[in-house]
Amino acid sequence: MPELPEVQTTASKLNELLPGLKIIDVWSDYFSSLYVGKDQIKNKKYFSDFKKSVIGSKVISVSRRAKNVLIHLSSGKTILVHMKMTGHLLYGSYSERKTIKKNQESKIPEVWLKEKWVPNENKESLLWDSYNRFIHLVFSLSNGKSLVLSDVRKFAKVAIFESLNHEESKHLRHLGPEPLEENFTFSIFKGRILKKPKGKIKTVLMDQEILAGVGNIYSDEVLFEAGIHPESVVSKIPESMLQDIFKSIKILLNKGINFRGDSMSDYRMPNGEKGEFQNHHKVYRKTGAKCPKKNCGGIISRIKVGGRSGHFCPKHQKKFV
DNA sequence: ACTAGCCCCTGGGAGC
DNA sequence: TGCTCCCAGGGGCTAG
Repeated sequence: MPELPEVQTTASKLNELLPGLKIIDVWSDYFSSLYVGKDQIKNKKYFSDFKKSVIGSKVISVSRRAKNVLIHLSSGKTILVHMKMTGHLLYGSYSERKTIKKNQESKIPEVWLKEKWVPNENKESLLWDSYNRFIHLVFSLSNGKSLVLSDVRKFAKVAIFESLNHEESKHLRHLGPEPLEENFTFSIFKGRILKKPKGKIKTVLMDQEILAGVGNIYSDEVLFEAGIHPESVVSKIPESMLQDIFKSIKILLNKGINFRGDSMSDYRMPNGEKGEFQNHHKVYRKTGAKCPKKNCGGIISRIKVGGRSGHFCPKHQKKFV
């Protein structure tokens, strides 16, 4: 699931590929994930407003805020993409095949990949076969290539709004500070999480209003590294341990970026390749495995924390309640 | 103001 | 092989 490192990897790559290109057409088969300003698109009629507001604009740059990719356009508008659980942005040579397969009821045009980017060995690249039926949004670009949104579960959200006040837009204004910014100091971190003194640390770390960009995978890995039980109550955690959490957040988010994201689930880079952070998990989805901490000997457990599954070592991760 | 739980959605895996 | 059931979980929302 795309968290800060995955979204950063995507945004950085797109910022190398897209600037200067003009959007010449837009196609979608799933309008309810699209927004113009704060309004959700309900049908095809409103989709034409969505198209009109981007067609003809050039991409100026691509950046990231929290788990959102922001595509800044020459028209003064910004396209925001939140990939949620299974979404990811791909860039390449796509074309639309208007014909409908036999026995296929859907009128949706199939969008398929002309180039095979990823060899389809051992079935791993289900989504990257010769045709990708999970593409729900296509921006056709002036160089003949496309930027597309692939999303199995259709949770992703795409919004278009005026860049001028994008920090104030309803999609971004509630977000907490960026943990990788240099001015994000320990005292700021402490101030942020103590806004939820009674909260469980894992839940608070994942709260985007408290801190932007941390999700389930990185919160598990951070708390493992810091040696804190995910259900520890924020106000009961000693200052020195908060320091450890603070340091681990920076280390693990940077590690995720260095491995170009986590492709355990559906996330892919814009060229369709996988990131590698999933090969370096210590606890996430490691239930039943031996704790990788030296001489610990604990067995990784899974519990529900705030409705999410949390993975941790019950032996060395201390619980403060 | 808080939290627990539902909802959106569909592929994958387990069990029978 | 194929059916049913459960699970994955970000974030918006509502009910308590």
